[in-house]
Amino acid sequence: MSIHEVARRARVSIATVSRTINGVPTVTPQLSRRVWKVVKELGYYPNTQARALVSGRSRIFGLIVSEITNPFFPEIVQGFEDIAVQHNYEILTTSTVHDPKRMALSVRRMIERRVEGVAIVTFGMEEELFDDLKSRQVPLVFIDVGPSLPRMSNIRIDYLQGIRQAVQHLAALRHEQIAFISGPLTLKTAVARERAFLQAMEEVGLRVDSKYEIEGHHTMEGGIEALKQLLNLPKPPTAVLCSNDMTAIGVMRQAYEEGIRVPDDISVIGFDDIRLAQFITPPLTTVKMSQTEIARLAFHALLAEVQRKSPAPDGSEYVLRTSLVLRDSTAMAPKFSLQHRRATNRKRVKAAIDEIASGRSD
Amino acid sequence: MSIHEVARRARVSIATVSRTINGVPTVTPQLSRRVWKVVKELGYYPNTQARALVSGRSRIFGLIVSEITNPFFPEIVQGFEDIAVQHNYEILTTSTVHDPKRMALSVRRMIERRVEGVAIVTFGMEEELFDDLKSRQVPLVFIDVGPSLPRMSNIRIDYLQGIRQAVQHLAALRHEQIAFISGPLTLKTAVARERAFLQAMEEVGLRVDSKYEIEGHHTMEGGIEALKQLLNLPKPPTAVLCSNDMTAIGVMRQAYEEGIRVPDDISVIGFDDIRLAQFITPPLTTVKMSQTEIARLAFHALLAEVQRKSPAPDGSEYVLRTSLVLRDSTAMAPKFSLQHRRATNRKRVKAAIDEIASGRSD
DNA sequence: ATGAAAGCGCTAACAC
DNA sequence: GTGTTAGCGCTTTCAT
Repeated sequence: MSIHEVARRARVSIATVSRTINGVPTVTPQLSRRVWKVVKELGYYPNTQARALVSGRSRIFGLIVSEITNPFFPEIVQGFEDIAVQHNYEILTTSTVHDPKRMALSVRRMIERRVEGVAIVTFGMEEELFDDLKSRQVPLVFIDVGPSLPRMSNIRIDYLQGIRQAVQHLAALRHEQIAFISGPLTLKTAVARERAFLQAMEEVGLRVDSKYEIEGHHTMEGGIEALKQLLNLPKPPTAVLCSNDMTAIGVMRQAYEEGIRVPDDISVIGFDDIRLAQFITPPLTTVKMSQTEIARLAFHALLAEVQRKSPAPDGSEYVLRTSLVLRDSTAMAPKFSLQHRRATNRKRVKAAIDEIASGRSD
Repeated sequence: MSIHEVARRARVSIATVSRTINGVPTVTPQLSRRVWKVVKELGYYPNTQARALVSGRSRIFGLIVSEITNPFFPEIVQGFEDIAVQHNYEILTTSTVHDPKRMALSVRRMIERRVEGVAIVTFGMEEELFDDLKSRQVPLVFIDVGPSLPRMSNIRIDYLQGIRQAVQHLAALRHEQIAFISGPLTLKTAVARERAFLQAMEEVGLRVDSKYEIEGHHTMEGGIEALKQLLNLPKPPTAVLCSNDMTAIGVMRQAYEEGIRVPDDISVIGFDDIRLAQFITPPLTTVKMSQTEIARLAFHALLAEVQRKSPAPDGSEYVLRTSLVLRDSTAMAPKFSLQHRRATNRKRVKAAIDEIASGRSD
């Protein structure tokens, strides 16, 4: 069932059907009604492929993420879809699972389907993988790591803003030994977060012991390992700022394992504000980098670029603000050293619990 | 840059280019080499839209999920993409966010893009939403809830298998008061899980107090509420089986709030085995329903249907097995009643902790 | 084995 | 205001 069938049944030309469907105002109301009637009856939907072929516009945007199973991404995918739908765009999502081959394949799939633009939301990448896209003048939008070139947009994240709030919050709670667990320092974004932390610490007049700077992996396992290291220090920190939420979750998990209470014994702050952050126990205080907002900005950057007649020579820049979200994983710095209590806490809590568990009741 | 450009530069006809690219064996090696050379030089990728238009095959499958931000789905989306890529299929993912309008829109988007088949992986739905797809003979695959009609496949989940293992496991641990927190009973799948539980309990000769059957929402909040209710019972259960993992996570969260230890005071078992289940504290014992396997079965069901010349009159059926995954949220039933200890546990643990926190050290 | 040409379903320029 | 027609980039007969 094609436009011809509709035209035949409505006794008009295919051009009139096309005009009607596309809302060209010159169509007589009477004919328009006749056409719409047939369209409804037949359940006719135009073939997007044919449309794209002739118009040269696919109405598809690509979205490349690192891995959809990482809790950071689904919100972005959802946000992107939400807006795309409103604008009648389809979205081609690909997940690279950190594999350059998959990434290259993603790019190829995008080109074959003739996407009008691509949002690249990945942790780290090899820029040359996008050469194909660039040479085809496909608009691209990057988060934080892209070049300033025509047809490219960048969403810059203002890390300092939120991290400064986090550090000031900890300082106000009298924390002085504040550790930072970074992401892999091969990632620009991880470096930027750490730099923001250092600057914020300096601003509040706190010095950072280099022993308190640990390189993590932006994973739960990384957080677990990092806290172990930190607790082995002669003077463990009273607060830990993490480069992302998964790391913070690992820290909290390990704290639990070691019988150290969050936030009483140690305060923990994350970064990203993934949805999971509200669900863990205790709910995580974290720096919010709105995933929905990232999706919105990325989509509009692409849309703006597609609609622009001549590209800006240096591309476009957008800025995303970050801000602290207070929940329950932070508290006043403990009066006595964590180290002191750590040795005894676990044993004692266990003993107390065992006593209770033995069944003796009031 | 089109096939014509390639043809011109290789000094052959567009037909030869087409044949070369599609591996039609009649092409002379010499010409083939010439064509490939130009293709590489130009970075030519065929236009999929044009291909689809003429061949009538879009090489796109649709995937409709309830909401990508629900931790259950990302693994399915990833699994589906992984296989699709291997078969040179593109995938159009849509997330209905539980909105029938969005669902209807999803269907429309699928049809407009001329997908060759659609996998519908949603909790509950209104079947008539798919009438458009059905009338167009688009192959459909459902999880557990679809009709037996031509061009439709169903992946039946063998709930009993895994749930029986779970119940037997609890019985072996001497649990007798076992509660079940179901999903919303408007969902067929939720009802099926509860039914499996009831049957398994009967098999091991345990009776189910109707007070122990709580209807949840397949959400963390549902689990929290359900455990509260359960704990208000004169004789709270010693074990809780949940209809999905998010519910189990809510239960564990509430247990923590109330100072009740998992698994020492209460055993908890989930269902689904979402990735998160390994990450919480303690790691959750749960019934695995492999999301990757669901994706794989769904994709192959669609592929088989597309390749089949004449559809089977009653569609196809596939079965997914489920099985218990032992982790740390289950243990022997406590000797003394939970109720007994519950009244004092929290108070006492708190007191013990406070004593320690006051800084008194060995 | 290769090329010429028809046509997939649609939009847009051009006639009337 | 409406119809006719020329492609969009490709695959696939049908000749040769």
